[in-house]
Amino acid sequence: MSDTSPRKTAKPSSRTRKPPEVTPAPARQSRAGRPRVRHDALTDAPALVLDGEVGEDIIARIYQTVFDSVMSQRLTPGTKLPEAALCELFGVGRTVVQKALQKLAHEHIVELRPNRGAVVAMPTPEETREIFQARRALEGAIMRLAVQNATRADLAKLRRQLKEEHEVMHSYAQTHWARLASSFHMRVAELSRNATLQRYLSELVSRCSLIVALHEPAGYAACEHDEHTHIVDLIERGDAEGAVAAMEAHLLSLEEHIHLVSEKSGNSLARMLGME
Amino acid sequence: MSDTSPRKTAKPSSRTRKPPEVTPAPARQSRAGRPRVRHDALTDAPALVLDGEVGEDIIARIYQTVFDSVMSQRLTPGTKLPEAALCELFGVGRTVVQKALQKLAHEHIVELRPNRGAVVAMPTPEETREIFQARRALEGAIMRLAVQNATRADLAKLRRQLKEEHEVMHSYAQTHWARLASSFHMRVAELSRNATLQRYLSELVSRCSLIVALHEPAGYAACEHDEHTHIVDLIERGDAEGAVAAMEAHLLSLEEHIHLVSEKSGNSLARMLGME
DNA sequence: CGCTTAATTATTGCCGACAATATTTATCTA
DNA sequence: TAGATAAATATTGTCGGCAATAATTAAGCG
Repeated sequence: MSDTSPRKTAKPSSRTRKPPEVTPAPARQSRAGRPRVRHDALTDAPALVLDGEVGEDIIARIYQTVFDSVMSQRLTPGTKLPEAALCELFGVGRTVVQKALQKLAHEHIVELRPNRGAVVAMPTPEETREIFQARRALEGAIMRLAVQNATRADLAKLRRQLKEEHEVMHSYAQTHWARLASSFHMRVAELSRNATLQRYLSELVSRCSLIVALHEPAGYAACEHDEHTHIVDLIERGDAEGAVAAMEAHLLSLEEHIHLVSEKSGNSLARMLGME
Repeated sequence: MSDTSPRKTAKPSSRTRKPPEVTPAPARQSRAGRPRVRHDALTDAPALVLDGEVGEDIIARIYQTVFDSVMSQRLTPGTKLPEAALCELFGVGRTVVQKALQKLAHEHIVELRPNRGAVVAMPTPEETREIFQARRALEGAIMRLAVQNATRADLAKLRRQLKEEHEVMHSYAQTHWARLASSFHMRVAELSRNATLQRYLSELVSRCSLIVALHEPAGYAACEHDEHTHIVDLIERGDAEGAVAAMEAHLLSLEEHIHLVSEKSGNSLARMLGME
C-alpha cells in the first residue's frame, strides 16, 4: 500500500478535500500495537529489547526520522506535522511526540506555532541571508581551529572520506547529495575538537540544507568536490587565512546559487506566499 | 461529576513536608491559586492580564526564573530541580514544568538525566575549556561583523551603556556583576545584526557565568571596565583584527582567573567530587 | 454568486493517574 | 558494627481525557 513516492503539497486551488499532507516518512513502522509488556517480560526477550530500548530512544528515533526526511526532501518546508499522525506512525502517546517536536523546534527544523501545531520550518529571505552569514562566520572560526589542530593523519582520513563520498555521490540519487556534501563540512569541523562549535555548525548546516530544499525542489546540487579538495590543500599547507577565505567563497557561491535559482523560478516565491 | 473548579491545588499550607534542598528561588510567587479565568475576564483586568497571558508564557516565566536564579548564583551547579517542587511554586502541572526544563536543558543550563530528574549543570574541567574556547572563537567571528556594521550612533550608545553599567556596578550587590559584565558582550554582539550568532553567544555567555558561579562561590567578579572601553576604542578605529585580539585576550584572562581560583581553593573540587 | 457569520469538526494545551525506575529506609546475617 | 538484601518511599515517564483554541464546513444575507 504505502509507497515512498514523493507526495507533493496539495495545490491551494483544490478546495475539495484538504488531504492530510501528513504521511511523514513512515520509514520502518515501529510495532504497531505495543504489547504493553510488563517489566518482567523484557528480561528474556531479545527481540523486544529493540522495542524496549526505545523507552528513552523513541524520542530520538522520531526526531531522527523527521530530521532525515526533511534533509532528503521527503518532507518539504511548510508541511504540517500533526501530533495524532505521528502518534499513530510510531505507536506512542502525544507526550513523546511533543518532546521530539520540541527538540526539532529548538534547532529550528520545525516551527511550533501556539495552538496551531508544528510545521517544517520555512525560512524567510531575511532569515536565509542571516543563516548563511552566521554559517560563514562560524565556519571561518572553526577553520582556524581546524588548521591549528589538524594532524597529518586527520588530513589523510579527510582526503580518503572526501574521495569516497565523491564516488558515492555519482551512484546515488540526488536526494542524498545534500547530506553528502554537508558531511565534508562537518568533518572539517571535527578537526576543531570542539563539540560545542560542531553542534552550532550542525544546526546551521541543517538549516542551509532545508533552505536548499525550499528553493530547489528538483534536488539539484552542485558538485563541490574540487572546491573541497582545494580547501583541504590549504589546511594541509597551514594557510589558515587562505582556508578561511576559500571556505567563505565556497559558501558565498552556494548562497548565490540559491538566490539565482530562487529568482529564475518564481515557483518558490509563489509557494511561499500561497502556502497554508 | 461536573464540578471542575474548586478542588484545585489550593493554598498549600502543607509546607511542613519540605524534603530536599529545593526552594528554587521563589522570587515572586505566581498568584497562589490560579483563578482559572475564562478568556472574557482578561479584557478588563490588567492585573490578570499578566496571569492570563501565562497560557503560553508561564513556561517562559519558569524558564526565566530558573535562569535568573542560576545567573545570580541563588541556584548553584548541582542543585536538583524536582518537578513537584516547581509545580507547587508556580501552580502548574508537570507538563508545563517539563517543557521549561527541556528548554533549559537544550541550552545546557540544566542537565536532564533519564529517570533521575534535572539538576543545574556542572561543567567539567574539559567542558569548561571547550566552552571558553568556543566563546573565544565565536566572539571573534562576531567581532569582525560588528566592526563591519557598527555605526557612529551604535558606538555612542555602546559607550553610554558601558558607562552606566559601570556606575551601577559599584552600587549593586556582587551577585549582579556577572550579569552586567555579560551585557557588554551581548551588546557588542548586537552590532553584528545577526540574531542567530547572538543566540549562540548568549548560550555560551550563560554557561560561562555558570562556570564562574561554580568556581567563585563568593561572587567575586573582576572589574573589566577598562578592557571593555579599550575594545570599543578598537572597534571605533575600525581595527577588526585588533579588536578580535583584544577580545580574545580579555576572555583568556577571564578563563585564567577561573583556573587560578579553582586551584587556590580546593573547595570547589571537593564539591565536585562529593556532590550528589 | 460572493461574502460574512454561525455551527461543526479537528487539533492542541494542560492536567491527573498509573506504571517504571531510582532512592531511601528497614531488616537480616556474619 | 558493617555490609548486603529487601521493603517502602519518592520521583520521573507515559498515557488518555477534558477544555480551549483553531480550522473547516454550513447557513444566512447582500
